[in-house]
Amino acid sequence: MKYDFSAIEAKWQKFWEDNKTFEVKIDRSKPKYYALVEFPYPSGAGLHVGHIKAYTGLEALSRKKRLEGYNVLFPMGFDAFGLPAENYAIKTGVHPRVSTDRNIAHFSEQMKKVGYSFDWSRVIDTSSEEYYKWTQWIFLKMFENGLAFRDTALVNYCPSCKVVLSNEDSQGGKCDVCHSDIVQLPKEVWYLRITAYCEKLLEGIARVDYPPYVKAQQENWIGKSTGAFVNFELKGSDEKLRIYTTRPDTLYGVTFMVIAPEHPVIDRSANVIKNMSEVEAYRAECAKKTEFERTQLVKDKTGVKLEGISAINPVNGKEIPIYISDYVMMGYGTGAIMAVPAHDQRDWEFAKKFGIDIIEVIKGGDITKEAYTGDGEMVNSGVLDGMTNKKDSIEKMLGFLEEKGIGEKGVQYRMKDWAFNRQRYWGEPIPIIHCPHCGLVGVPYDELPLRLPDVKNFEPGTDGESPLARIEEFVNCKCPKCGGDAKRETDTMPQWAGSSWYYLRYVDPHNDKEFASKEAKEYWLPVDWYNGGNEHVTRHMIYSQFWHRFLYDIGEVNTPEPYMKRTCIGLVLGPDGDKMSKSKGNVVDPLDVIKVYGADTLRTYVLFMGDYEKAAPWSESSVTGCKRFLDRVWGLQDIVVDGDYRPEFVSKMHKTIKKVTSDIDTIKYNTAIAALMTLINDFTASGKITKAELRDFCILLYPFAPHITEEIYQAQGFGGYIHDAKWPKYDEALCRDDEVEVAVQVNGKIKDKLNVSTTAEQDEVIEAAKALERIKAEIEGRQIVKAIYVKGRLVNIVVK
RNA sequence: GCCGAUGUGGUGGAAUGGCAGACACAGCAGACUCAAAAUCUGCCGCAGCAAUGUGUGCGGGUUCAAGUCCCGCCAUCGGCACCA
Repeated sequence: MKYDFSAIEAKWQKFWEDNKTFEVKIDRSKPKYYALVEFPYPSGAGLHVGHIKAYTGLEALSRKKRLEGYNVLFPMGFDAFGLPAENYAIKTGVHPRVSTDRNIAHFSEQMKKVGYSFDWSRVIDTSSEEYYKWTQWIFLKMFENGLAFRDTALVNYCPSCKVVLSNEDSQGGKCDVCHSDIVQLPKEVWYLRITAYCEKLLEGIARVDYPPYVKAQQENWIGKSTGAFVNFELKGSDEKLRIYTTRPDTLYGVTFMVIAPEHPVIDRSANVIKNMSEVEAYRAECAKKTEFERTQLVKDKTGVKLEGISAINPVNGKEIPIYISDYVMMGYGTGAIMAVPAHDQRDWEFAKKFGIDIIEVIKGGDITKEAYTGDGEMVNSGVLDGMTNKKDSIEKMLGFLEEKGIGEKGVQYRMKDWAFNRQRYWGEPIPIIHCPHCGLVGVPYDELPLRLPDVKNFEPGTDGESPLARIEEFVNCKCPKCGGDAKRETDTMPQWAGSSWYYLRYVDPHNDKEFASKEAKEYWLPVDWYNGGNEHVTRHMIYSQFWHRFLYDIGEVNTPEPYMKRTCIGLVLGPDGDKMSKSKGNVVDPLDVIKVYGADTLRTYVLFMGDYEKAAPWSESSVTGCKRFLDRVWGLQDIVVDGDYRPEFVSKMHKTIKKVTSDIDTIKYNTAIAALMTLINDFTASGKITKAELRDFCILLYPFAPHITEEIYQAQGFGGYIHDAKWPKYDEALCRDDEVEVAVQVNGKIKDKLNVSTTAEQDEVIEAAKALERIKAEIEGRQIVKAIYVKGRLVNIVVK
């Protein structure tokens, strides 16, 4: 009989759906397992093979865990708010609700064709009222706790999309959505105070099981540095200039100071600065540059000396000049630095250009050529002279600063607060009312959700306002506190809001009283394993780690961390080895693969194609290889005979069970499948397979290829369904063969092979090795220094 | 510049310090076929007719034994970056 994958796959997909096979409930008799994959943005393009690879990994794990007796929550949903749906609406007039629903239906159908064992009763849509009600609820909780606030700041603004973007969405000075250049505008915007959680986030990262590069990336993003704040007195003004430095040990080498062009001390000292017009001209020039441009001009330092004021170095009383320069940013530290040209390359370049003194305080380099940033003996440094250990010098200086009251230890973070509003339509309305008397007032909880009103025109306003601002019935409202006339906030939340807590909603998705019941949260949380794309490690993940930790702090969740373990998939590249993209025309459509080869082949291939965490190009011929493998699996039914494991297959079976079991747990899907291929090669070579061998072989293959194995399991009458079967157990003792071939080396070079019993003792094996003709010839007339036997592996005879 | 990862056949990739290249793709040869496809069998790192030699980015080291551990480089990829 031919392997009719289309019929088999349709049959079992219908069976699983009709019987709600993968719907789960709280069941305290079983251990729970929460496997989570990143939910997709339901774009018009449909599922991509990258999605398939991402979902199939934990899909295999989930199927296996169920057979091992776990109660597995493996949900799916849609991250449905966002700009593409809105831009599509602007272009075509189709309401985002309509296109989003259509796309969700399309994605769902595609996923069902792959045969995923998602619990479809728990599907969530972040753009649905039942869902965003709780996104708004969490926002209000943050507002109540002072973590959501408004501030005027220079914002990253995309002139093309007409939105304010977070730093995360404007990396490299380009808009993440349309890649236009970002400009900086002052605007009053909403922020979430993620910086209040820097320390807690760092603590959390230390606790969880993420790959080292993920932890490094997150830590880098938070960017903690330790150092000192030091106050410099100003001559010619009552002001003190406060700086942050990581190198307080070099304080004696300070020969000038630099402040950011926007630093407020400039305006406060305007009356004593003699060259204010020159200063203003420089400031105007800087304001024209984007932050991106400012950070690009690495070599050529510019700046203006502030005439009329100067600073006093607090450790030696020397008078030093103050400059403004755009290499100092207002957004980091205090916006002012102490410059140590001898030991900081940027300061050195500035000093060279402006003819400022360069004083060496650490010996070891040639400061006439470049700044010396290495270690060495301290000189010209008062209390520090003679010290050679950087750490000790810093400690000593910190003590000195504190004793004299001129500075103290300090910590800085690179991460900035999260700009949280967008002037667009297709997002969660921010549930805040602007009251002329009461200020900012939260929409009362019992009025949630604050519904996104219907609009006809999705174009953003020319002045950077949301389309919601044009809807008077929405904007005009009464203040919930004083009852007076008030106006609603018309901005919406950014794309990242809904995904910051979606894994929490899955545990109790239909609850209309709370975002999830206490019982469900306590049973299912935390997520045991979260798999997704590398690109989400800094934005989405840090955001959701922040939201989760906040919910933990207010007693809404029972674990401090949302995700216990994280893995990242490697990209699926096009057949040409380039990143798949429409413009290159190298995109592979998973549905095409299913049509020609079947879902089981597609699933097996995406896990077999290489190291799961590394990028690998798509190879049509390798897909064929996986199809051939499943054809051969199907063909096993022609050679099946009654019986238990044959003696010569006992250790092969046990070894394979062991390998597949551990490889699925450690994301080595490729070697698990390879082990099954090896085993089937052995069955074929032996000309038959017993019922017991076939049954267990099918169970081992089931996580990867569930349809074909369900079918064989049923056709062979193994009893019940494979999705209810027990995962086979292996016996360590039976994983060993009775006899093994060991390599025989002389001085580490392989000279011969020898068959020995696994139980043979060292002396016995070494004697047998020496007796081999080839070995005899090698050791003839030489002195045996030593002989080593590594059990079941090799013998090494060392001769002189 | 800083942080992290990776470097193995023609290709994707295997290898608790213990026989490098499992498994698969491609390739070659053969069987079946009028023929082709499919399928099956065998071969398949490099050099060499062979014996053999050589081989995991490069240079050292530790060890009876190194792809694996240590030291120093090089290259590629990813993240951050005038961050004080």
